[in-house]
Amino acid sequence: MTECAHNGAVNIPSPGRPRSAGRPTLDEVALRAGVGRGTVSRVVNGSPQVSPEARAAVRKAIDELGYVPNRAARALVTQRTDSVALVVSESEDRVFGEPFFAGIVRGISSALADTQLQLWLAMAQSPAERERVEHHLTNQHVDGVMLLSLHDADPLPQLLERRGLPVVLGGRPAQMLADDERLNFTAQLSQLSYVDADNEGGARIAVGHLLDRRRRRIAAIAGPQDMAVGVSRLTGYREALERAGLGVEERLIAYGDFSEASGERAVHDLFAADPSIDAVFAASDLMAVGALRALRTLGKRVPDDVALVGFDDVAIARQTDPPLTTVHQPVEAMGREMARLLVARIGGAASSSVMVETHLVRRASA
Amino acid sequence: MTECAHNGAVNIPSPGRPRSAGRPTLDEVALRAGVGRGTVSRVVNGSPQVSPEARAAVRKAIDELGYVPNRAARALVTQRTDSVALVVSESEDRVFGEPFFAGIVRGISSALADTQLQLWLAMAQSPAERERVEHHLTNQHVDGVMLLSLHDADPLPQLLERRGLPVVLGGRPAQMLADDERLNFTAQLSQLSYVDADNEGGARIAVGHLLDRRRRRIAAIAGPQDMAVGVSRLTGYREALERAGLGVEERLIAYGDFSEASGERAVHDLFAADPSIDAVFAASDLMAVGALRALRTLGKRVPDDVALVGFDDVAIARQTDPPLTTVHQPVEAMGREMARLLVARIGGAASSSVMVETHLVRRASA
DNA sequence: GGTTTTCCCGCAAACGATCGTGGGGCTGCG
DNA sequence: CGCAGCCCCACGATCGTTTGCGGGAAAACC
Repeated sequence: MTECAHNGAVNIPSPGRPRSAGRPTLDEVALRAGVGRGTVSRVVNGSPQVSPEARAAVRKAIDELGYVPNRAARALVTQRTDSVALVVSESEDRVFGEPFFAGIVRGISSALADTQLQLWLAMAQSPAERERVEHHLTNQHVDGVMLLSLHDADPLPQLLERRGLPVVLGGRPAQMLADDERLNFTAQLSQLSYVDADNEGGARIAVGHLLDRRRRRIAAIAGPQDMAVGVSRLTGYREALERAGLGVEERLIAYGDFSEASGERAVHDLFAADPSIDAVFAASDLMAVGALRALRTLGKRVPDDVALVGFDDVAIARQTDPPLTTVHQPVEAMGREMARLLVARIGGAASSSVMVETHLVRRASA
Repeated sequence: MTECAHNGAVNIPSPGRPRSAGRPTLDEVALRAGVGRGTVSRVVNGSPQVSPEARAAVRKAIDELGYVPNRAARALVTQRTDSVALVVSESEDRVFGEPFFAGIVRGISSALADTQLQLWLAMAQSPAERERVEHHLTNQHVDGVMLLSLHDADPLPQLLERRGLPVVLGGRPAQMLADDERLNFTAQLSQLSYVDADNEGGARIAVGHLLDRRRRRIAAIAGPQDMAVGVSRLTGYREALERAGLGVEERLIAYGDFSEASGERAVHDLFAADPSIDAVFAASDLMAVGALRALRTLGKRVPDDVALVGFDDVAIARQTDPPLTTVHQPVEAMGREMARLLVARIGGAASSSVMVETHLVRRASA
């Protein structure tokens, strides 16, 4: 009842007797094996500095007691968790719906396969989710983070880096494309690691292909302009036209959100504004599929009346009617590169970035 | 250069001066705010037992220093991590390809929205991945686990429960359907929480519907028999036929893996074995879609020559030609229930299970 | 056989939080 | 003016590891 009795009973475990309650700890194992805590730790971590007999005794004690090391305690001293996070700023539907994410994850997994690192995937779209993820990330819950699908001037990467967490971006941050007025800011940005496909080049090639096919009224279905990938594919479209000496007409540009439905809508809008269109460049295959459907509704033959080029080279692009000419980006390789960069940064390497090439896949739609 | 100098510089911080290296700790904040560690902790955790002035001073010190609490240290003493895991024993392609998983995740997220709990998703198919996940799970990396898509007699759930980790299963463990000879084992199993749809009932309804339509040569495309969901849907098919006084012909049963391709193959096999088939029950919509394609190839009209019923009511079922009659299972609700059960168990509640209802969605294919 | 080297291994100090206990200062009442 | 009561807050033990240091025993060398 008194504090002393209480303290005596609970706070000071009698040294000779292992506590049976709860999961076993290092020194219960040590006690049973007749060695010190340090030795058990060394056995668990595979240090060579321990005699065969001691090792055997410890191993025996470990599985008699069913001992499992406590990650929190270990992380506290080693400052590592042996796990990394992939955070996607999109809704579940989009993450699971678009094949892009599957490819990235596959690439990351394969690169992480021969590592101790465990990959944890989180989706964070709503502000509440984002804040929660941020809280879990800012402290030592993972050793590094890969960020996918950033919108606008998302402050998350800089925030995390400032906290000392290695960050690798999938797709370059939108701000890096914007005006360089805030030098200070962009200087900070250039410290960030990212992996990106050559979206601008890919779009140039796609539109160039349409130009080669003698198309002159080339419309674009652009992606969201708050993401770098949306902006640079549109830039590539503009550049290709300008290099060919053609002007860019704003009414030949419609904006979608990479979804099939938005591609369908865009085509209707485009043709309502200008029926003379003879080619369409869609900034994603999903939008191209929607466009295809809309074109059929409008009675346009593809590619005879209207040629169509997509972007991404997702699996369904092969199965549309007609099969879709599109720009291939090596998604899985991008995932692998992201993981590779992150592992390097966790290992102390300086931040660096990777740009992967894109190329045209010629099928029947153009 | 020498080890001593090194130790002296790094290991023994001079007590009066806050270390500027690394991230700030609780007592650096305390020092700067002129209060004790405990007070800072109370402010961070929102305890009311602290005066407004002290609170203000602490807050000021916190954001001047950019203090962020260390999760590992906190977890070590609280025994909580405020995060839960969803582990799926499937390949990335399947997880991202099948709409089922998206629905489950959506349900879980929505149930977790008003919680502190952060959801982390992991995929573990290969033995190496499984072992790694197991290691990360077995101690204090998460407060609870949801397991999806278990195959065979997977020992993982029992293992985790034995380690004291709350586990909730999506779909009931395959063994619970098997013979009850190993009572000991099944007794242990019944301790597990799970959420499952009434797959048997759903299959009975589906086949019953075909019988109502005067079909008598009803074939089945079954799912993998190492998963409970595969077994029970087949059981439902058998029961429906038996209740109608019809025998079950084994050659009218083909086995797939829930994928579109396997459904296509199955139909070819079935019709090769018995051309008199006038209806097909597919244990998943994806397989039904494959079946649809195969039937078209064979020149069979649906539903006139062959009626078809699927299972799952995925989104594409609405858009096939003809639209697919199928059995609806409330996937999102299942996810919500899983999360709800897990939260309850983490809160100390006893293990319990939930069965959700299925119902037929009549469209044009039957 | 003595001395040096080589191994092992126990000891104890961190790591950075939480939380119970007790003390000090202020208020209020007699 | 004195004492009881109540807030606040400082203190320190504790969670379960890792890891450097040093000691002691065995082995190797002359």
